[in-house]
Amino acid sequence: MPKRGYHHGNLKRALVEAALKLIETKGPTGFTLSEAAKQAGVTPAAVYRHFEGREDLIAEAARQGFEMFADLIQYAYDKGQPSALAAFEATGRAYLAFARKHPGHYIAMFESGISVNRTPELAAAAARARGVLERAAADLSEQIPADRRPPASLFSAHIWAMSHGVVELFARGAPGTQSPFPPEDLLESGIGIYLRGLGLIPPDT
Amino acid sequence: MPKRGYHHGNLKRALVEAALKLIETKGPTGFTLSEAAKQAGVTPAAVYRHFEGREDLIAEAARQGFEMFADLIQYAYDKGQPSALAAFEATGRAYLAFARKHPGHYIAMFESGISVNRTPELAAAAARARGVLERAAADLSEQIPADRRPPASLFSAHIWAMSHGVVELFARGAPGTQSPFPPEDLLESGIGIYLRGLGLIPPDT
DNA sequence: TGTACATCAGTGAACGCGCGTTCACTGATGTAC
DNA sequence: TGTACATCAGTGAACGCGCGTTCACTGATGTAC
Repeated sequence: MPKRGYHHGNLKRALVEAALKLIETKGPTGFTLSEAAKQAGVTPAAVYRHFEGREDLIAEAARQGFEMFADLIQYAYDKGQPSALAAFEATGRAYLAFARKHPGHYIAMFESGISVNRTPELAAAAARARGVLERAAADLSEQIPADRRPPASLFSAHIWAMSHGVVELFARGAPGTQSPFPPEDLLESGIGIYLRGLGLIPPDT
Repeated sequence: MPKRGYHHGNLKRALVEAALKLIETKGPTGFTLSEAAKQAGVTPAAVYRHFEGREDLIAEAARQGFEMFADLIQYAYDKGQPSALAAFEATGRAYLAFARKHPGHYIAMFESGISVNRTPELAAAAARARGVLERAAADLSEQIPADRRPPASLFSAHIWAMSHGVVELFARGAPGTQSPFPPEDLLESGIGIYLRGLGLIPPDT
């Protein structure tokens, strides 16, 4: 990354990237505006040309995360079609893959303590992500007889909760709970059992 | 809480309590040793008579959390006996109740970023908690034919992940994801479907 | 019961640090004519 | 093409702040005789 004189060129992007790296390595606590500026080769004051402050920078990182997340989930779901079941399982794998490949984003989104309602843009991105998950759940649950079909939002909340739990507890070193199983297997088997419980997978497979 | 002169009486306890309240209200980031000391009516330096430093204080809070947690889970499990199923469901409810009633402890345990291996005492307490959960899973899974029975540690990891996910995503205001369902119902229905998937609950109930 | 002394549990001042933020500034770039 | 000027995107110095931690100290308590 060649420094090119007085003007940086694309400082905003560089700052978000630096923030993501810092959040990833030091946690949301360890992230400081000053260090992000330093890593981008710039004075802390320069940050204020592009962001309102520290929190705003984190919010932007989270926003980008939700956008990527929604895109990835959507893509995985589409690719798994026309089988709703296969599509759904691809979605689950995509969830974990995202958390793994973009830990900075994931932490900014879920662990940084910033409210999703901090900015309209962030709220919109988060809502879109939730929407994609819910639609996947709704599609799949149509295969359940209507009288025994749980609400799609309940269904997707279950899956989301399990996915997030696996990420937090077993995909990071977090509580020293080094997993006895690879997180991917853990999540896949968990979702499999759950879907069987819904009657979406034959019981004796 | 009457201040009684030069000596505090039970400063260690008071500091942990202050820390818990601060962690609960301001998050693990917002917690500072200095303010905990202030809330306990004491100079920051006094903290060092009882703890090695800031991190050590958080670790002690987490340790107490794991001890309480293990006790509560164990108690709920015992109380649900002799029906392994009822006992297991009581355990799930106890999980959520703990997170709800002791948010400071819960955060210190899972969100403060301190390693469970920081001190032997903390590691032991965490291991005990995990052990209790695993035993509950093992007991219950004995009702599954041996050839289709998943390892107890896998089983309990699934339940733990879903419970933790529900707490993080829906039981707190965290990602603005205000839940469409009460967390208790969400978790109970999720575990219900999962157990059905394992064949532990008849499919058409 | 009284006294000397050791130990314990606090104080308070001081430290160096890095933080987020502000401000007046200036160098670089773009545009109108 | 050249020049004047507005705008943009950075600097760098300064700020006040609260932090965690250390240190020599001292008041309170407990114990031995």
